[in-house]
Amino acid sequence: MTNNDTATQLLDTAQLLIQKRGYNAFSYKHLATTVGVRTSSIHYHFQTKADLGKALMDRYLAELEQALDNIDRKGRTNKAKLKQFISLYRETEDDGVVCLCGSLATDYETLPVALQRAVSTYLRRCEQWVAEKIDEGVGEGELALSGSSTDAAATLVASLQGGLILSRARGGPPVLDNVQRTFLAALNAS
Amino acid sequence: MTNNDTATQLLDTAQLLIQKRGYNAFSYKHLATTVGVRTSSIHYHFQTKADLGKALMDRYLAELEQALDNIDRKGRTNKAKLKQFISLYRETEDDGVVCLCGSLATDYETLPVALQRAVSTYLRRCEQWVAEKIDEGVGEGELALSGSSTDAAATLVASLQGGLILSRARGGPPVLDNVQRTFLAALNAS
DNA sequence: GTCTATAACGAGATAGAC
DNA sequence: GTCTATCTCGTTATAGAC
Repeated sequence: MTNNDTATQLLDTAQLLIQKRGYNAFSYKHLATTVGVRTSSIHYHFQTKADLGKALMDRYLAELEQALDNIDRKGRTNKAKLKQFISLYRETEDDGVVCLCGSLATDYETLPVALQRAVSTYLRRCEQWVAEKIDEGVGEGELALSGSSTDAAATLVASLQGGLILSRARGGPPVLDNVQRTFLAALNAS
Repeated sequence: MTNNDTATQLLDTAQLLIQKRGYNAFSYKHLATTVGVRTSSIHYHFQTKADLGKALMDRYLAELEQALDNIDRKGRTNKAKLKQFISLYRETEDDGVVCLCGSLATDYETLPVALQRAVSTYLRRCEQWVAEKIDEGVGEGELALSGSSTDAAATLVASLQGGLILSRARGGPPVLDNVQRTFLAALNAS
């Protein structure tokens, strides 16, 4: 199943480098030495750094849709689905990196417009999906919420992205565990 | 009151540049042209980029302590104090930039250790102060919380930093308004 | 305290051989 | 597809004149 061709290796490694060091602190040279090729070979697959970034976000967005589909198919309750969504980020925290999209969002002003749009799309999609689950859960009497679902969804996405970013600097137990407990408590669903 | 000497001008401008573009996408050249000096003049005041970053965070931390003191002295209720704290970040959102510390936290792995330590200190101080206000409010029967105050504090700080970072990319109404409503609702203090 | 000049290096990118 | 070689530019940093 795993694709081991150079293009995929480059995407995998570049994503990790951006999640670790940010878009502007990662370079073709860095990527080349890590993968074991020359920078000119990277340019063959991704003509510019902007192209590489765009390809990364396209793949990342497709993977998000897949993951959400999976959760929607397998999840029983809306609470369980939301927990599964949070655990997506919780795994990223364990890897000691931030979300690709969160990393790019911090460098937003320095990004080519195609990348900016992709980042916006990813974030809006997350918020929309979360709000949907909350609404369904409230409609079915499974969840209770004092406030609007869009408020809660925006806050959850912000705290997940922020939690990942702060986690490395703060140290200690995983920040996203706190985030999950706080979020579920607010839904009377701890 | 305002200090207009070159060093202060450099600090002010560098901080804004980092808040806008991130630590690694801001350069001495960029800073020099913005302030109207040569890069060698910056080196006179701050010998290395790491020195400049450290001076920035030192000042930022001192300003935080001042701001927290101010809130503690002027605030009547703990709810009012927490709102004042949130509004600190809300103003930053209006400026269209992120927190200096949030920006640096994203680039954490690429920072000199002195800067890493300063970032950690800032974040822990914020969490500690927030938890303190929550505890006081709960003790006085002013606030109610289902969950621990440290959980709620870590989540608030994460959602504030995350909210600032996502705000530019997401567009629309201020994210931190949603964060504030969600946070206060969780404290039964909307 | 600010300048000019310059060093030493890394960045993204291209041409052309293999 | 990957390589060597090269280009141009931006980066941090230093030496020394004013």
